Amino acid sequence: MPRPARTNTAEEILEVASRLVQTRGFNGFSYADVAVEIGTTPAALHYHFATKADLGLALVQRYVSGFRGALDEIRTSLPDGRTRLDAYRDLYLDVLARRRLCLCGMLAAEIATLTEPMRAGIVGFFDDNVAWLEQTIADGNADGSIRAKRGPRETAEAIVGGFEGAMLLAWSHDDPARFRRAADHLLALLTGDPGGK
Amino acid sequence: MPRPARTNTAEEILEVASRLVQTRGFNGFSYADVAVEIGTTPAALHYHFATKADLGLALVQRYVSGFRGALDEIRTSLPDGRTRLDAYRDLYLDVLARRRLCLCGMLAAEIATLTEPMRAGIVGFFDDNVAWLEQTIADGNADGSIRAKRGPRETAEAIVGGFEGAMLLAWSHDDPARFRRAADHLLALLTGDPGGK
DNA sequence: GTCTATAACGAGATAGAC
DNA sequence: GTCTATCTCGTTATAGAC
Repeated sequence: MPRPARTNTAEEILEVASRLVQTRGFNGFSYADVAVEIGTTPAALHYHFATKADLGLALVQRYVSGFRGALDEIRTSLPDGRTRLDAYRDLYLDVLARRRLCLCGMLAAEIATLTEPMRAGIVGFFDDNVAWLEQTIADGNADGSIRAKRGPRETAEAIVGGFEGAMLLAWSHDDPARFRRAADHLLALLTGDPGGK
Repeated sequence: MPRPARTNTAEEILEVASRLVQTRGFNGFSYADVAVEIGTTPAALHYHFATKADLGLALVQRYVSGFRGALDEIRTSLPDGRTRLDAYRDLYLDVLARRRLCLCGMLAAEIATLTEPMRAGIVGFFDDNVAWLEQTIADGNADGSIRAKRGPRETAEAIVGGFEGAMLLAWSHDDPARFRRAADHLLALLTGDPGGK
């Protein structure tokens, strides 16, 4: 048995490739990098994902789908808007704790070099996040856990942008606590939390 | 005269390479891309910048130095803290108007693939921005144009992160107005501007 | 001092074996 | 259906001509 049985090679490839994209960028890794980690050859990978763009699209879809699941879970399990926003912040914090950047944040920077299907997936990720936050903020305004200073849509856009940027800064400084501080600061001000000062 | 006289080839290279990095990332362009634009060969570029890492470091230093000059100009020409923050926002808006991303924001995402001198320059850029903002916010608190909800340092970090993220989102959506909205929203809340609601 | 010719390597991809 | 052997091209870099 020269190699452990591989029941789901495609998923193995996706997991390794996702980490590489989230740390090095789509143009910062090669099939060879993935191959060496899972113990195969670059050429073998082409059976599972014919082109690098195909692999990239699968990565985006997998990430979007995973994030969507986490958002649904937050909505069904947590009672009020403000608590849900903290859980949303924790999703980002978890990514940083694994020493990665948001897959779609990384790809957003490189978007000019990507195929149209990948672009659509990345833009869709942010739109989906904004829509979820918009609803969550509206819910929070209604249940009294939030007093947003501006409209739900504008507040939602500020949160996604603010979180992605805080993540990028924390990532480049290798300091997840920096994200936590900035995210809590933003959430407090955007949602009218009096705890600030 | 097969080719126009070239008085400053190095600067020509830097200008083209900077645009390529700011739109495609450091791992998304090659010497060949630069060479074709300025009408020379990839190999010729190696005389001016021996390695790609050398070119990258020169790009960071040039960008940091240019931004530093703009910050100094804002401080000497504008009277109060709040007005200076608007001018700071306009620096980002100018980059987006030229259909580019912040050079250091782009490189921050790719930082794991870069040399140590480049990394230091990128981290230094953000630290320099935070320090300038910190002073500007302190000035604004003193001159009455700002009522920051939290400490100058924390506010400064939130602005840099918030602006970089808003820029990334506006960039990937190809919509500079989106940055303008988010940036003004953040500035208003962070600096205690009552104009919001 | 500046660029040309060319090397050495790594990238993504293909054809066909099993 | 899955992987091996191989290919072609693009990439960074060097050596040496001018």
